[in-house]
Amino acid sequence: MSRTTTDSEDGLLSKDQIESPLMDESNGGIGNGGIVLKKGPWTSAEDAILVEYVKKHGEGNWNAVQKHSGLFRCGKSCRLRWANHLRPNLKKGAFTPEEERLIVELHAKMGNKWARMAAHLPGRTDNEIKNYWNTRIKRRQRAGLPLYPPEVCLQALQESQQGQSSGALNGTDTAHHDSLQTNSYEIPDVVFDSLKGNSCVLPYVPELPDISASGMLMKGLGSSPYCGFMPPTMHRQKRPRESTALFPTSGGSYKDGFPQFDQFENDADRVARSYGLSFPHDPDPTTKSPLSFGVIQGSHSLSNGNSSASKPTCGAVKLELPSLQYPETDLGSWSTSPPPPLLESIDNFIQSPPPVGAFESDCASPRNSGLLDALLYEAKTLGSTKNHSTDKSSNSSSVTPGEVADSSTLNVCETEWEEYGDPISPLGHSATSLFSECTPISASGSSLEEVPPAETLTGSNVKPEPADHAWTPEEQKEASPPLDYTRPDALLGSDWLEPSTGFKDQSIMNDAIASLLGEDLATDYKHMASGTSTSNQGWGLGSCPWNNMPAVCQMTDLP
DNA sequence: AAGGGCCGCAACCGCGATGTG
DNA sequence: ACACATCGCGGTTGCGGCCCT
Repeated sequence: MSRTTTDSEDGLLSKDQIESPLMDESNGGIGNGGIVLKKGPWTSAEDAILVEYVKKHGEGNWNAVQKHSGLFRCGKSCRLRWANHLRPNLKKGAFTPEEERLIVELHAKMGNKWARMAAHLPGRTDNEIKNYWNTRIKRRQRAGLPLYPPEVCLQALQESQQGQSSGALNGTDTAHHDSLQTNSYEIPDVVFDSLKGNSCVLPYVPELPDISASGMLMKGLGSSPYCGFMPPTMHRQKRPRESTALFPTSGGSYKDGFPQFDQFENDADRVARSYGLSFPHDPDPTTKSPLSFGVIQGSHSLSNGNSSASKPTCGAVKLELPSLQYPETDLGSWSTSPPPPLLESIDNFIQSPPPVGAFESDCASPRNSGLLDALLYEAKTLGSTKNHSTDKSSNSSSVTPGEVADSSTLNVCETEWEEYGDPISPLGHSATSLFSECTPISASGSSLEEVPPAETLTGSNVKPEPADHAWTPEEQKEASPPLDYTRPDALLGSDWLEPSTGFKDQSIMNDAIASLLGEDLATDYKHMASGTSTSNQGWGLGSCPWNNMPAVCQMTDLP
């Protein structure tokens, strides 16, 4: 879709272009010195000039291009054209499945850091990745699917855990500049940024200007459509097709198209256990909520996950097939059932687990977002629970203790979501929507039906992607574990919170928060938390070691 | 076959960061 | 220390093509 080729037909300049190949009076702007700088699509002639110029003078000093080459383009435009289209070693064509997977993984850790993501994808530009992601988001918005495959969440968790345990924060990994670059400050940065301005205990942060994913949420995901799993703007023509693709029913249930917990249960279990706050109280493995819990916890430490050298695996093989036209991109779907008739490779991809060590992260960004955004949001939500944990916790007491540890975090979140309702959210989006980014579809496959929070809480009229499969009570019973972890309200049954003492296992929570904060701050945090654990006072703003962290700081401040 | 609408891509825009005098 | 220039990044927009009715 090159406008250059459109304009010039691969070098065959139009008459106008021949006469004035570099100027287009109708599409220009006043540049330096009154020179009319051309805007819009580049022509082959312009490309040639730019290439020639770069060959002679090298990259940089782009403003000089216009001055010395006769190219009526601003330096900015030249740089962009060169970087995105003309520079050598650019990989053209659709993203390979491997690249797609990498992008998702990277985004889960970096958020909208396209340039950094591009660094992991040789030959790919940030613009390319950005466009890809945006279209992917839109697609998933329409489909009402979580942005991140559960495997990505799990992997992120694993990597972060590994990163922590390997002492990456101490700079033991010197192989990756990003790690070194960000280790020392990224966590606070992220936390501070995300929490900035949140000077009081609120379930939502008034502004998250620096976290790109927040913006993303605000603009796209954050809209009720996303939260509602089905935007009202969904083109009616598209619904059936995408519904079919994304919620295949050929297998009889969502289980065919979506991951089931038991499939990654092992990983989640392992990760959770290794994490130290796994499901120690859960005697019943079937009640694990690896994803929901793991996401949260793992996300908390995501930004610490600079465990190893960057080793982009982008040995991506160039595929000429458009990324959305892979007939069969069975990357090993997370379902054991035959791959659904996906129409879009990304959807295929989303169902495929990332390869172990597909890339090693430097991903923790000082502006980390993506999953981290979600976790921060959840942390904030967690922090707000203190205000009304009593009722909820008492309500939760009906649930068996074994389910507590798994779902506690979610419980709290859900509690908040129910309490506050999404309309309050300054993010303009449902907390559940955020959650849905990282939370897999229910093992029971009924989450789409059971995820009313977005719909109910936001008050939007959006409806979930039409579910082709009606669940019978028998199926529900059979498919669903005793506790439906994908449904936050189902996780309310928690005695994690005890009215009298706050978190039932506060040390666990403290560890989780410490993980989030990273080693740099973990010590301080634990210290502070331990100091408050007995008093159940939590940190006031004044005592919080870090300004503007009330949401986190006061997580321990429970009645 | 035609029209409308959506999708995907390329390019632009605005802003912050960085470098330099 | 300040101003200016340049660079880089992320978000947004416009347009052509495709798909569906």
